[in-house]
Amino acid sequence: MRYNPPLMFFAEVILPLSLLKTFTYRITQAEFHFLKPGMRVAVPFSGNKVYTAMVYRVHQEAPLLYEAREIDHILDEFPIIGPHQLKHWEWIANYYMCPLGDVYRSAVPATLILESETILTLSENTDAELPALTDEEYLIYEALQRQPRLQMREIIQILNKKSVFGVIRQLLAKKIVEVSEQLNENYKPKLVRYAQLSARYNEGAGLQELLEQLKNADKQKALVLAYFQLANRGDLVTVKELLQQAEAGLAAFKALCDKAIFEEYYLREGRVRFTKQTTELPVLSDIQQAALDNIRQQFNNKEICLLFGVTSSGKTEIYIRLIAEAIAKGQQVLYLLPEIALTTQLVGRLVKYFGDKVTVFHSRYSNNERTEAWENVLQNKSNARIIIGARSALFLPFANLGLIVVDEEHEATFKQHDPAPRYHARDAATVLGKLWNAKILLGSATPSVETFYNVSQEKYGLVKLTERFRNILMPEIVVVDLKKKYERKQMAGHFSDTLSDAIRKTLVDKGQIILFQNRRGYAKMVECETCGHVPQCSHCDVSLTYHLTRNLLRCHYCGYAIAKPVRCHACGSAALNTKGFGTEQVQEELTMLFPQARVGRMDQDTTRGKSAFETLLYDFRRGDIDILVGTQMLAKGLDFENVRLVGIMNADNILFQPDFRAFERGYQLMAQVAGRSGRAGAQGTVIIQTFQPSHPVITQVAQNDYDGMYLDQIHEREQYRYPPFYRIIRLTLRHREFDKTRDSAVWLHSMLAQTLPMPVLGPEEPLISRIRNEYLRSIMIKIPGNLSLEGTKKTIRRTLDSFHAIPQFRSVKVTVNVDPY
DNA sequence: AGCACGCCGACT
DNA sequence: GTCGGCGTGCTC
Repeated sequence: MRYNPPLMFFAEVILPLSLLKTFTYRITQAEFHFLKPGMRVAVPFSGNKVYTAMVYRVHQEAPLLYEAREIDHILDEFPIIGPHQLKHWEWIANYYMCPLGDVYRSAVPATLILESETILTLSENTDAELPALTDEEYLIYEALQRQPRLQMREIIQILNKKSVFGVIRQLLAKKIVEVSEQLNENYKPKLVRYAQLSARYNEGAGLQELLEQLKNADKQKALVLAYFQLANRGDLVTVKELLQQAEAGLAAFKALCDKAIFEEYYLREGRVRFTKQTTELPVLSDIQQAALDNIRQQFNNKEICLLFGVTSSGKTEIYIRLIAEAIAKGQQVLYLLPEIALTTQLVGRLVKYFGDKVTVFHSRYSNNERTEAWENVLQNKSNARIIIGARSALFLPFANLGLIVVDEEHEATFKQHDPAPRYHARDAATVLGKLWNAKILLGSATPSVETFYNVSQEKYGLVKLTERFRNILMPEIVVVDLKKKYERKQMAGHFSDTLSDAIRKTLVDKGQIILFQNRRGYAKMVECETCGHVPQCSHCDVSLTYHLTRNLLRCHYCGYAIAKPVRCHACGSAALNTKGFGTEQVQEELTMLFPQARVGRMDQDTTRGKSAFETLLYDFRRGDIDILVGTQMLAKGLDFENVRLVGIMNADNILFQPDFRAFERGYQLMAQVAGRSGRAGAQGTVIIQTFQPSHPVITQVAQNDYDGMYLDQIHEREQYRYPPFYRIIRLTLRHREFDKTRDSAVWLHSMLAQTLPMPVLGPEEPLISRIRNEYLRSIMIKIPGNLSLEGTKKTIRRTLDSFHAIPQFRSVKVTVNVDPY
């Protein structure tokens, strides 16, 4: 007789923790048949703590090395993410080198990942004589007399110290208290009360009889009449609107319920609700129509298409038509935007056409709102056919995704940098789209070099819109040579006479003005005040940054450093300036130069509040602000009717950032800002102030020469080994001790450099070399296109394992950032 | 992420 | 002598 092992059933789950492994739990046979990947289960993990785990797969292979614990209970009746999502999670975890648990945690709204809380209760048998208690023990005992349950944080509060565990252990030993774990359901769907007229009064005789019956009760009669008015819309009637319509109080309604004339009932309600579609789809111009047809054609043999349309070329109308087509097929559409700031305007336009089919999803929404959006998408409800959102919307549990639009695809904010998963939403979206066999449309007036490269390799289709919509002229671009202006003393503060004259004239004509001043971060460069020269790294084609502490100019990429020059290398002048200037100074100078002008400022400082951003934009659009001064926030697809003049205060500090993409970004930024000028009516003007009027990027912006910029950049990328020819992985090491950080970085770098047949740069001290008392070092790996990414990652992972096996390096934290740009 | 185990300083 | 600090290791 062969030995038949007993039938055993297991669920392999993902925990919402940064753990590299999945974990396996015992389940019953019934659970085995019920559970599907994508369902949540509550599982005990490490002691009594209970976590909400995600089922990864169910199987019957008993683990050999440990005894699996049993799951606590099942939380879902149906999967809350489908097989495509799970695959997508796997791709993200694998490609961006992070644990699945991190993906799980950032993908699923927090309210759906319940965590258990330790609860303290009095023991059953406390009637027995109370043993001697210390003061602290007595405090807790006393508190439990007043309330039946205490949470851990309440105990911490009562005792006013953070380690309360010892006290609790004593109380447990004395059998005074018991501890248990409790899962807290945080998500409370809002219930809306509806009114329903009893069926027998619905019409004719019944209604007559009813009105007769209520002839002495005006309010109640009014309620019945109001009900008919509202019900006529063909929509359900909420109690709230019924009372409003009838101008009656709740008492009158209650009275009618008591008489069984009305019934009340509750429905779960989405908090964000748009009204029905109101407007016919936009009529396209011939050029737009041709572009639309062209996109459809591209989609016949390519999944991804770039819509490359200059600013104001009417890309949105084309999106709307494609969205309408997908919706008509019963598909869902994901519309990704780089930033929430953009949504208000866009949501308005989409709601105009698609009404209540639109759901907005972004991180500023409350957890409850996000959870509702999640459920609506999961159930493919009609109010969640079009999802507009920033990068996290990518993780919604689509049921039938047919189209993804990535608007402003070149925007850097699509990349998530800080908590893992460090994914790029545009790239992750293309993967998601392929899983669904959906079409992906990337839109931009200034495509990223990577995307345009993919077009040139014929991986992506390309459709161009080269003319502005409704014959709006491209703005006139004026380049002002700051060097000459300073020499001729034609400057007032940071304003050249050209710019201030233009501002004065625009103010007289009642036009609005946008002034752009880039003050990005802390990177300081040395700039020659005479010629505007900024020292560059000889290896990396980026500007060197100035380090005050050691008086060095360093390359933030490869670590190359030189002593701070005394004289400008280009012209010999000793007037070297390390200070940048920001939006605040621009605003100050404006009030001096144009005391009568109303000036608004938009940057991180002035838009910190929740609605500050929108208020500012609203004021500007309404004409309450004449001049808006701002940072790159201003470049992001905002449309203003009356902007006649755009001034770029200093193009050089846009172009000379310590970043291999500085020129690309500079072009994009300036072209986008320029695009804010000149809408309906007159041609707009853009004034670019620069020390380097003949810099190729300035010329390219002035001539609207994207192709020129692209060709220059793609050539440099190839030469200096940057994407798309090389992929970059950046490792960042963190530790509280300077020496340990430095030594471990040296060790890791040399290990990687020995094993990997490719450039491994560093270890380099980042710009901010110490964050929250931790020293930082970074290592950059450049993977050539012809070498296996998969294999390289495996080697990196293995090297990191051996790194952490070294006792003195164990406490050094390493983060991995794939495509850190 | 917690939480226990384990080894060195300032106190009853 | 001890309480308690946080370094280190593990959780199915």
